Amino acid sequence: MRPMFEPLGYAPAYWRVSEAIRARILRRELVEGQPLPTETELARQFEVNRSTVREALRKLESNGLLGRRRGGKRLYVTRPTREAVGGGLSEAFELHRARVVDVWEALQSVQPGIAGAAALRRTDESLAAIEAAARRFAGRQGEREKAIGDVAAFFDALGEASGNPVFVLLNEPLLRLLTPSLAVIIDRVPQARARIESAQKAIVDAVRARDEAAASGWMARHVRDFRRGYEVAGIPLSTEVGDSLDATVAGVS
Amino acid sequence: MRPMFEPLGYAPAYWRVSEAIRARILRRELVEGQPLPTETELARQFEVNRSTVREALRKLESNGLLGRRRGGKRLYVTRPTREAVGGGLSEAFELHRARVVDVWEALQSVQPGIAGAAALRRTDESLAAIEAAARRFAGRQGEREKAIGDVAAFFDALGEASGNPVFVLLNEPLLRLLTPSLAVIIDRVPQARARIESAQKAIVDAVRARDEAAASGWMARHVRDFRRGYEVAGIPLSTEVGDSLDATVAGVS
DNA sequence: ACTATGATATTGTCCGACAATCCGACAGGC
DNA sequence: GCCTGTCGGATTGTCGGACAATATCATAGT
Repeated sequence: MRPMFEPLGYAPAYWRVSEAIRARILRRELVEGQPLPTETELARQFEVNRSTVREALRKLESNGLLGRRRGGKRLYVTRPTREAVGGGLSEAFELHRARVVDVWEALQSVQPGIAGAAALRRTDESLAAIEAAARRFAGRQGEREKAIGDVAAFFDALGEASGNPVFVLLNEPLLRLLTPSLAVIIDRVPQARARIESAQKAIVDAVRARDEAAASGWMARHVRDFRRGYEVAGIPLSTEVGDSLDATVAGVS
Repeated sequence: MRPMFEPLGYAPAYWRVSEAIRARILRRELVEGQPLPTETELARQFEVNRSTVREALRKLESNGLLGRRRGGKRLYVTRPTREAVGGGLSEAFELHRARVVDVWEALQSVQPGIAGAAALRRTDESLAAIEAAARRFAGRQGEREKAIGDVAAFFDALGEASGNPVFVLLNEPLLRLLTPSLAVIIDRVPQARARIESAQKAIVDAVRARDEAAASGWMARHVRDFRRGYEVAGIPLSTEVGDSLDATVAGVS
């Protein structure tokens, strides 16, 4: 029989408390940087026990809506940082068994748009940040880990330059998942560094010239090149991100 | 002065407990659907109090790594659902003051790629789901809310058809933010429904024919059309998503 | 095979307690 | 004036125990 009634929604107190606070934050009644009342005070106001309040706070804390100053004790209203968002999202990708080819495909879709937007709207400062990242990468000798960080910083700087917070937040988790495989590519493909360097150079030039089409086009080529990198490095495209690449690569080396 | 020492990292017990469980889940030692031990048992194993365990569980719960069956009591290992991921992400976009133009730009970047991938890899079932969504939308008379749901379902079905979990997860938050402004467009732009309908038709045809370029191209046009919709409907592109559109639109009507 | 029943286990919530430590004020020495 | 040491109060992190509500599961009944 078709159900006649919805089940009575029962919401535990800790859930309702966390929703109440969340709603106030989203409605901007609690603004970033503002300290939250103490746990005891919240318990008094909501008329629940402090333990219940604490459970609610933990939920908001892990969503990145609440945070604390370094070494601090009290909680402050914050907005989810790139890192918090990126962490959660890349975790989700892993659990959904995304493969490197899936991440690559998403990058191929997103990055040209970011580069194009960056070319359109870059400021002198944001351009300088992009150039700095490219220069740092070009200057590296060895230092695999740092070189990878530079590549990520390059993409990040482009995201910032796009002036689009959506791009900034989407960028982070994709880059995070790219990182491990990038390490393998740099180790195993001798010409990888040179190719990345020249691609970055072309993109930087296009962004500097505010040439949207060129920036977008070069970025598309750059990302396509990554795929070749996977193939040359012997990373199966169907490898799941989050799987340790050591294993799959060990078999090839 | 340049700091000489790293701050001593102190991690509260509830944090370490939640990280321990999270790590086991990511390492797939705890697999989806598996029930978690009871709180008392976890407290015994970690040698902490049950309250501490509960705080840790709330964190994982809000990350979507743990969930419970409808009306159930025990917690099960789950993977973050589209809704959970999308909710958190769109929340983050709002708090970062993303504007409709930002979301639109991201859609313009992502959706053609999704449509292209869907054309390449669609199965008969996933094609059927896309067609069904398009058909439902075309059949609507009035019923604004449901029509909007159909539009979202259309995009969602394309994401599924792409077979790329990254696309699926990225799609959700963008659509969620699109929804309110779409409602305004449908209300205020008479020809909107017809335009959407014909765009969907073209995309469906391209996906059915497995024509990647056509699917991608029509989708690009479709998304570009949304921007025109904003302008005709009198929605300022700089409106922040999450702001109630009633206010901004009221001033225009 | 399905349903009703009841014992048991588990969660949600509360209370009270205490140690650690962060915070701000305040005093003293260079 | 600025840095350092001290101190009391406020706040968090953690603990133990308690109890009602109810989900779960095995059992008995039809």
